[in-house]
Amino acid sequence: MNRFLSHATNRIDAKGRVSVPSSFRGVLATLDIRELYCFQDFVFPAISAGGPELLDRFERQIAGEDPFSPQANEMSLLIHGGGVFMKLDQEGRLMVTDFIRDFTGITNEVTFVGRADHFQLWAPQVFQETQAAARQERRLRGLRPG
Amino acid sequence: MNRFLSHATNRIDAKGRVSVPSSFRGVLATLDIRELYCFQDFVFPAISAGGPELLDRFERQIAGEDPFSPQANEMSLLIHGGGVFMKLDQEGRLMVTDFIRDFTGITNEVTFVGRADHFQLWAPQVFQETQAAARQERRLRGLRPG
DNA sequence: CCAAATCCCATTGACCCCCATATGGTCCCA
DNA sequence: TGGGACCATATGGGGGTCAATGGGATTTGG
Repeated sequence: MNRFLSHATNRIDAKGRVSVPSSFRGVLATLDIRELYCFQDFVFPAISAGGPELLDRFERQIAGEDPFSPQANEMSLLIHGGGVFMKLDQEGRLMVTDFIRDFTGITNEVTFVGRADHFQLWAPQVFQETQAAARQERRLRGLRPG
Repeated sequence: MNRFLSHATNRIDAKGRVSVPSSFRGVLATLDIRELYCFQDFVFPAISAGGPELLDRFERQIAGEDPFSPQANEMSLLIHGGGVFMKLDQEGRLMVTDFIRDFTGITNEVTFVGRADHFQLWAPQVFQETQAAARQERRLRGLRPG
């Protein structure tokens, strides 16, 4: 599989590590991603993670603007100041640092959520509620599959 | 037959597996669908399942919008985070995971419901009631098939 | 020199391949 | 028309494999 799909919840162990779901690790291997670029999501209280080219994309977007514009400045504040590179250990586990905990509210468990070209780390409860709200709104707008 | 029709209820075994009705498997074979894209339905407490092109259709819909818009983000949360690929075992059975149980309320039995280009997994009781309610509403509005 | 991060190995349990059995329907023939 | 052979589907379960998890031992960095 070549994109991140579905969601799964894993436990954080006594050392503060959590296993990244095997299917996600498979995608990382397929895309030859060895290091994760993680940043505080722009919309949700979640950490988004993907390959380094994700950061490249953001930077190209900035480069297309006036480097002294408020937009470019703001964007850099988010993607540089709110981003970090992380690596998995050999069992495919990730350290859940305060960088992650503070922004997401994660404590004991992490819900991994696939987003096609990247995935996210959520506090389980928050994900449930946010997804339910999105579904509700979609229903009100009368949209359907197809 | 080239579309999913009718409904049937099958038992979940001790290992949490359930047989997909043979007629549905026949449709899958006809359409050359080897992997199921399953997602949490937008309207009903049911899991919808179809071929991978179902996801493609959703993604094309997203691609038509601003990728950073709240709508696109929300849609991705549902179809990527709320969707998963699943495969049948060689006997044509499906694992009933918590992903399915939590969203549908399914426990011992699954009602499979044909929806033309896809099919759905329901808790039997919920399906009965929802279908009865739909029939009732239709009657009140004085509408008839045809 | 201490605390934290990483390596390495063990355990547990879930999932999947494979084969066996049950159940119900259809067809054929006497 | 009734009985029985035959077949497809649904269901049950053994056992191997792999992912998630736990924790001791070693290294790294401040």
